[in-house]
Amino acid sequence: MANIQQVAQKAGVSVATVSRVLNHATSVSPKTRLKVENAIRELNYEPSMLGRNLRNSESRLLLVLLPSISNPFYTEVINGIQNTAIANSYNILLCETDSNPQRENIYFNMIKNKLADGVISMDPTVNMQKLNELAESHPVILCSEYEEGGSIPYVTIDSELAAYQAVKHLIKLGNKKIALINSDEKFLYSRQRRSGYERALQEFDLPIRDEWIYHTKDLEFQNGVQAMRMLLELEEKPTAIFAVSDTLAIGALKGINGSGLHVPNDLAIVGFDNISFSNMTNPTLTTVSQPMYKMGVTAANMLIMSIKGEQVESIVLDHDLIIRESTMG
Amino acid sequence: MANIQQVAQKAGVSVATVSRVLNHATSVSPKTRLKVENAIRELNYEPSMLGRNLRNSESRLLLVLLPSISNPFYTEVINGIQNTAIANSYNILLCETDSNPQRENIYFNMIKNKLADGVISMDPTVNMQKLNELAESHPVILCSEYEEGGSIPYVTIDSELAAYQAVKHLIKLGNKKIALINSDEKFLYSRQRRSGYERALQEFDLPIRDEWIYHTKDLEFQNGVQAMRMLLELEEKPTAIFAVSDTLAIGALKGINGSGLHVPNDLAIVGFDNISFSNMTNPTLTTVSQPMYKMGVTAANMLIMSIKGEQVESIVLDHDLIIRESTMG
DNA sequence: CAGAAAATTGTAATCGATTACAAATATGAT
DNA sequence: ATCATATTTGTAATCGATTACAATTTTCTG
Repeated sequence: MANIQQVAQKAGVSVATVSRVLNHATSVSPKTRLKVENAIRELNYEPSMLGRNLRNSESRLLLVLLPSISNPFYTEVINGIQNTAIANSYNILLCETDSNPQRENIYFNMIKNKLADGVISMDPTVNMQKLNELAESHPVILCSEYEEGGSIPYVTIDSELAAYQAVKHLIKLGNKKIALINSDEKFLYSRQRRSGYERALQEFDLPIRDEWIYHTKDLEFQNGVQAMRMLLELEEKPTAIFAVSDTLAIGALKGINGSGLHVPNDLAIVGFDNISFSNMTNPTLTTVSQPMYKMGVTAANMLIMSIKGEQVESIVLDHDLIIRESTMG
Repeated sequence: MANIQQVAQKAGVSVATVSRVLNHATSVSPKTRLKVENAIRELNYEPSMLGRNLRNSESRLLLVLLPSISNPFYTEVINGIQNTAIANSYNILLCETDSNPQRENIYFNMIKNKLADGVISMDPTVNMQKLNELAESHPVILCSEYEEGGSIPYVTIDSELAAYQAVKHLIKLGNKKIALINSDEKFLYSRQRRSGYERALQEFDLPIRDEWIYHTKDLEFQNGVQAMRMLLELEEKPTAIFAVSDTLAIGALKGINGSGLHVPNDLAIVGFDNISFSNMTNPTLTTVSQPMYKMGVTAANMLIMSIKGEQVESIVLDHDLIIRESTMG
C-alpha cells in the first residue's frame, strides 16, 4: 500500500500538494492536479485513516453500543442510525457489550483514543457513571434507555404511557385479571412500563396482585415461556398478559400453546416493540410499536450535531398500539 | 486526555521510559516504574490507539462483514467470533454492508489503512473480486458462504448434503410432491442446497418440477409468505416444503396458517439454520442446525492464525437435522 | 518590460506513540 | 580507587497524514 510520499515522488511534487489534491482542492493548478491524480491511480493509493485521524483528531466513525444483537428490536434502530450516518459521511461500528463491563471499557477507550467520534448507547446495562464521565468530554447520546434527570441527551418513547394504553386496551376487552411479564426493574423502561400497567389497573379499580407480576432475568424467548408456565400454575389465573418485550410475549404465547389454552379466547396477550417476528406468530401479536427506524435517525442526527459542538435536546417520540389477533377474542 | 509527553514530564522521565513501562517491561528500575505509574494514574492517562497503531501497524481489531444483522442466523456466529477474539485480546467491529458495494468499500479501506488487522466475511453478496485482491495482502476468512476453488480460506458446512438429508427426511415421511423455497441462485449455498434437493428427489425417482421451485429475492419473513402463496395457487400443490432459510420457512408457515391448511398434516415443512425463532413457532419447525457458535469460533481462530502469518486450511463443520413438529404428521 | 499582486507549490512542524542507538549511571572485580 | 561490564535512561527517527508559513512562479498593470 503506497503512502503519500510515494505519490508525491511519482508525481514530482511535494506531499503538501498531494494532500491538497486529496482534500479541499484549494489552489492546485490543473496540470499538477492531473499529475497527482495519475500517480494516485497508478500506485493505487488510498490515504491512511490512521495518519489522517492522528493529525485531525477525527475518525468519522460512530460507535453504537448495544447489549446484544440477538434482540431484533435493535435491528431497525441500527438501520436508521446507519443510513443517517452515511448520509453525513460517517460510518458506524456496532459494539456488542454482552452487558460485560470489560468490553464496555474497550469501546469507551476507542472514543477516548479518537478511534471514534462519538457514541450512541442503547445498552440498558451500561455503567452510567462511566458513561457520564465520558460524556463530559465526548459526544454521547442515549437511545431508548436513558437516565432520568441525567445530563446526557436521549431519544426515547413514553414507556409509561405506552404501557398504560396497552393495558387499558386489555381492560376494554373485558379483562379483569391482567398479568405483567416484566424484565428486571433495575432498568428504567421496566419500572416505567410497570408504572403504566399499575396506573391503568388503578384507574379501573382492578386489583394489583404481586403474583401476577413476573420478573424475568433476560429478554430471551425462553424467559417468556418460563414466565407463562409460572402464571398458568397459579390458582387464580390471569385472563390477559402484558409483556414488556415482544420476545417475552412470543415466549409466553408458546407457553400457552403448549397448555391447551387458546389465544385470544382464553387469554389475550400484548407485547412491546413490534419486532418483525411478532407478525409471524400464530396468532399474530398485538404490540406497542416503537418508531425504531426514526429513533435511530434521530439518535444519529443528535450525535452528529453534538460532535459539531451544537447543543442538543432530548426527544420523546410517539408510539402506536398495533392491534392484531392475540387480542381479538 | 493526557498524552505520553505529559506523563513523561510529570514523572520526570523521558517518553521512552513511559512507553517501556506501558509495554514490555524491559529494564525499568522499580523506582522509575513507580513514578511513571503514579503519573499515569494522576493524569488518568490512556495510551492513544491511533499513535500506537500508526507506529505498530496493528490495531488488534477484527472486522466482521455481514449483509444485515436482521437475520438471526448471524447472531450466534458473531458470539463465537467475539468470544474467541476477546480471548486473544482482539476486538471485533460489526459491519453491516446491506449488500451495498460502497459500504463494503469503506470497510475494505479500514483494513488497507490498518484500522483493522483482518476480516471475516459472512456476506454472500460480497464483491469476490475485490475481496480476493484484498486477500492478497491482508488476512481474510470466509464464513458460511465461500468461493469454490477460490484461494481464501473458509469455514462452512456441507450445504448440499444437509439439503439432501432434509429432503430425504421429507421423502421418508411419504411425501412425493416436495417444493423448494430457494433464495437467489447467485449464492453458492443456494445452488448447493438446490443440488442436494434434486439429488434426493432423483434418488427416489421423484419428479423435479420447475413450478415447485420458488426463488425469493431476500431472506425476510415476508418473502416466505409470498412464496407459499404462490405455491398454494398451483393446480398440483406440493405436500411438503423445504426452505433454504428458517426465516423463509417461518414465513411459509405463516402463509399456510392463513390458508386453512394444517402443518404438518396437510403440508410438512423443513427450514435451515435453526435460529432461535424456529422453536417458537406453532408448530415448531424442523430444521437443519448449523453449528453457528462453533463456526464463529473457528473463523476467528483461523483469522488470528492468518494474522500471525500462519497457513490456514479451510474447514467443513458438521450439521444436524433437528426434527420438530412441522414434520411430525 | 519592470514591478506588484495573485496563484501555486514547497518546507517543516505537528499529531502520539515505539524503538534503535547512544549516553549515563550502577554494579562488580581486582 | 579504577576500570570493565551490566543496567537503566534519554535522544531522535519513524509511522502517514495535514497545514501554517515561506518561497516560488504566474499573471496583470502601466
